[in-house]
Amino acid sequence: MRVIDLEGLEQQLKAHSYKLTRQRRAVLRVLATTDGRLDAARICEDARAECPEIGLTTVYRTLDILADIGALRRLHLPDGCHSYAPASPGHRHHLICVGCGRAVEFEGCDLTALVDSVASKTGFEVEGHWLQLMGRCPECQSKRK
Amino acid sequence: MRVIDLEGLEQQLKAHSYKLTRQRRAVLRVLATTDGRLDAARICEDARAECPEIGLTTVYRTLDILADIGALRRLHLPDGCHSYAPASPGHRHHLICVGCGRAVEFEGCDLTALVDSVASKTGFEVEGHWLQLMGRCPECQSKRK
DNA sequence: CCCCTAATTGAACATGGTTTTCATTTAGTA
DNA sequence: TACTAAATGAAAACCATGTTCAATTAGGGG
Ligand SMILES: [Mn+2]
Ligand SMILES: [Mn+2]
Ligand SMILES: [Zn+2]
Ligand SMILES: [Zn+2]
Repeated sequence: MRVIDLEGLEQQLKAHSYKLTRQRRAVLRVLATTDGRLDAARICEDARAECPEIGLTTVYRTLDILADIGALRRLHLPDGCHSYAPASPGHRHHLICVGCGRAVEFEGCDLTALVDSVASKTGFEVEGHWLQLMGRCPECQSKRK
Repeated sequence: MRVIDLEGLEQQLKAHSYKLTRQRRAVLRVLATTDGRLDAARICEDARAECPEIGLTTVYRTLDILADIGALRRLHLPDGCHSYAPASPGHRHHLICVGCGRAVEFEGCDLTALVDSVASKTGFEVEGHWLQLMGRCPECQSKRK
């Protein structure tokens, strides 16, 4: 299980002058110790291990804040729902395992050629992009045989 | 306004042995004559011009079918909602105007280098990808000044 | 260390998009 | 034209997410 920098996350919250509540700590810990994508309901459920009285409302509010300050990336699932994965700073995307939901970040998407070509063909000004790779993680590959 | 091949769409439905109902015809006509993305409610509203008794339920069912047979692409908006745009056969993606919602298709995404690099770094087997460009269409660019 | 207050919280309720149910209608075939 | 499986629509259910508001609490100032 990957463990990302829990203290770093807490510092980020403080740096943006958000209070460090038990509820937020619990959510942070869940995010810091997962190696998959999680949806809000699952995060809430897991967070209750540390903070039993936390409500879904607070989970959503915390996720919003974390996405705002860039500590979290919202992933878009084919069915339209969201899940969340911790995000390193900078421009990254996620590769998601269709078997188990594990999500890993990658960087180095170079779409400039594609973007330039599309822009000149369509007259659009391209402002951003949205990219996700779907695949199968090593564990899920071996399970298959 | 772009007009895509209405008869072709009807043939596709028949080829998959779906019945050609007045409701489905109405939805097809709406899709065939739009130049933007449309959400289900809007499609229903427009379809009532030709088939006043059509219900939202049927619109959703028809959209599902069309997405299944590849005649339609489901677009995912940043807020989590869906809209739909006609899809040419083959591997394409959409470029969406964040101003007015107009959507245009493009092809020729070449992600092989990126995919190979990510696959070898992570051990994942990459099975597919999901790409959308966001930008501003020519009309919306001039409106801005 | 304790106050104070603005920030935060959670239960209940509201919302909006989508799906399910089920009795009725209809397209396409024989 | 008669038949039947497929398709339909109104209503209700569902589910993720947002809003409200009275009660609680984190954390800076005294
Ligand atoms: Mn990128
Ligand atoms: Mn592609
Ligand atoms: Zn996996
Ligand atoms: Zn536009």
